[in-house]
Amino acid sequence: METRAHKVRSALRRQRVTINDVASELGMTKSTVSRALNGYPDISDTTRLRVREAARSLGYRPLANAQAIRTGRLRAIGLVLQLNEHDRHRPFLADFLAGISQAASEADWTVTVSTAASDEDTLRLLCKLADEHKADGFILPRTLWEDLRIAFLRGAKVPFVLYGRTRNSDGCAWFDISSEAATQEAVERLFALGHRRIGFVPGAERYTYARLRMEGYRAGLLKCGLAFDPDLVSEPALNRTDGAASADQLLNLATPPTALVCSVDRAALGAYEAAQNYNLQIGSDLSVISYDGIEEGELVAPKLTTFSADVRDAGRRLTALLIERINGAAPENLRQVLPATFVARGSHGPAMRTSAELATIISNAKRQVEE
Amino acid sequence: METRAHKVRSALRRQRVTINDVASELGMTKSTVSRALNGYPDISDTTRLRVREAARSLGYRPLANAQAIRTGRLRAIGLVLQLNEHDRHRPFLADFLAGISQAASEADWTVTVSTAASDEDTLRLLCKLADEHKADGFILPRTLWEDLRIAFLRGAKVPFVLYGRTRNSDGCAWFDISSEAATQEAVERLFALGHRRIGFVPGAERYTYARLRMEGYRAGLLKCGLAFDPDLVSEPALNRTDGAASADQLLNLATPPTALVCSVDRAALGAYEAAQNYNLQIGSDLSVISYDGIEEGELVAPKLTTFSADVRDAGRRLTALLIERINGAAPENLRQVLPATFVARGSHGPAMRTSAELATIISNAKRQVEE
DNA sequence: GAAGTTACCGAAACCGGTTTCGGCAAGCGG
DNA sequence: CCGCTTGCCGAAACCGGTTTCGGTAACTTC
Repeated sequence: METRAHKVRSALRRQRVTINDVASELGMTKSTVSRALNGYPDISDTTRLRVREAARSLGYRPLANAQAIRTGRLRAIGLVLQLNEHDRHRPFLADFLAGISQAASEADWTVTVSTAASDEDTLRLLCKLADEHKADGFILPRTLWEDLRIAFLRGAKVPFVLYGRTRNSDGCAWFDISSEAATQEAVERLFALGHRRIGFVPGAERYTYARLRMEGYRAGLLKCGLAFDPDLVSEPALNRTDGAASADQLLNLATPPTALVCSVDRAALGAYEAAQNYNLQIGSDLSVISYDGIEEGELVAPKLTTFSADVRDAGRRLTALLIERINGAAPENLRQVLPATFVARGSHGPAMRTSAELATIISNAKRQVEE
Repeated sequence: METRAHKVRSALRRQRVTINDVASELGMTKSTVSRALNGYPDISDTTRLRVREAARSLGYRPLANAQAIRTGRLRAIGLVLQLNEHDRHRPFLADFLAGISQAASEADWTVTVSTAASDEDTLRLLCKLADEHKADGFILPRTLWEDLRIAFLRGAKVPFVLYGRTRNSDGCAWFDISSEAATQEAVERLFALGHRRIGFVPGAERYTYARLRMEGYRAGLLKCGLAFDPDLVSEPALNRTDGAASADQLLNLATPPTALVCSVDRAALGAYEAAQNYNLQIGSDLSVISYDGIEEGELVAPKLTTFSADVRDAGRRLTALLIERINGAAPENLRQVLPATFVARGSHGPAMRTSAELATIISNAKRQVEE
């Protein structure tokens, strides 16, 4: 029994050099070593240097878990991903994770992720992770206008940062890309190209970004002196199928739009299908400007004009903000909003048709199909 | 100062109920509580029940970090993802993560992930995570035939499981889907449909799966009594562009194949493009059977026939295996290989053309383009 | 009824760190 | 030359758990 225990212990010793090893190597106590390594002011410079050197040469790495039980800080950021249809596809996840992981790794932090299937599941996991202190704080992607995660974390006094904004921003830090400005710019650009009836395909209202893009659309109209016409706003669409339906809805208006602004690229790709059904050429018969910057936008003809969001960069920034937040910075000072970058490709152009002409083409196409 | 410290402490008290709280509530020592909760045999059933009940009603949850410093076990599984072109796309990542996270969560484990950009980066992160004991073991996705990660973890005596197999399997546990059997079956199915010249688009040789699928291809030929013709094996292709080039290469043979077996769906989608260039109809002029089961395969016409791998299930199984491995099970007993499921869709069918006919069509198409 | 088990639990050490407290020696002012 | 800071470090408590060790009471056993 003794042999066994001894063997195990020496095996562990061999694997891991502890603060005691460093201390005994130097002939000091571990308290001195600890304070030297953590930059306490009551350690002389010479001692500090000796300790650092010894720690380095022995390959000493403090165990984050052991540190955490006294300090309460684990240097781990938490991430609960809700993998619904919205996020499964695209490099979104990969890029987002890469950004977070990279920034975390550079700051010597780690990332613990969990995946959920529903809102309740997300909340349950968040609660569990916070409760068992598996992370010092959380990044909340895809913020909702009314977001229970925020309410929970705020109540539990657990630090967090938002990717996106929300209704009640008390105590919230966030990073976001100004998709409302992008949407507004899309309208203005289309107006400058001669378009006067500009349709809008919104996102799901529960997401904050969907509201903001709608605001941007209206702000754009206002700035161009165009009246807001509720008919020009379709049903929400987040994917190709719904996007096709929404575009179809708008194209079947008595005076259809000559240009579409889509909230997400995936819906815009659906609009391509709808246009094709009526033999409308995207970029000439019908202009489309969208938002996201997904890669499939480059695979269609003509290539999709869009506002691109750098998701990887967002992950990096969010991580940096969260670490600052955990370190005690006030949330009011941790709010960043950056513009999206306009990627002009082939799906938008000067207004070549009037709404009336478009309506004729469309009704002809429909008649042709009926025959 | 005292007030501040006191306040902080009582705040922490309020947040978290410790084993001491449970013990003092019951009037016992924390050692009794600990042993009762951990199922030690020297605690009476009545005491055990009382402790469990008290812990439950007080909402006591042991801190994994605190446990870890004595037990050395964190209940965390590690994952270093190399996000190259291969994995960025597709729901692969999302599904894989979902499976791992779900299985881990159910076993009350957590997942710490890290992302890397290169082989060296992966190794560096793996080394760091293992060194600082941020995880008790690792899941290694995308195993290579010669895999430095395996060598490192084996040397460091850190538990791990492979998603895929490798050359030297000493001490390795793994889960894999038998893509070699799938590839063989693909050949046999095509043979049964009358195809006699069956081309093969391999994957990158450094991946184990690519070798296995090549073996499966040859095994299929052997079983069908077809000779192996090196000309019928194209350059490796993992994406659409390369897939198109590889298919083009095979179609330009003097006696082109009437059917293709592709190692990955993405390459098969490239083959669609190549076929379109010569006005070849997939499924009749040229049959294609592939492997992966990605969703884009359902968006093309005709839909892609493929062998589908349940990546989410793989994640779940790998997690279960890793936990067993960490709990001391021998790696030899932790090896699973399951078949892929055949998804018959529209891209394969009876051989309608001879190779000679195909060659004629192709050369005609080329001449037409030249004019 | 004495001796020997056995069941059960408390006391204390331990894990690898951090942090508080106090003491010694050098430096400084008077 | 004495008292008082000040700089620097050791001793010990602490964090939240686990695990070893030993002792008491009840229960056998003859």
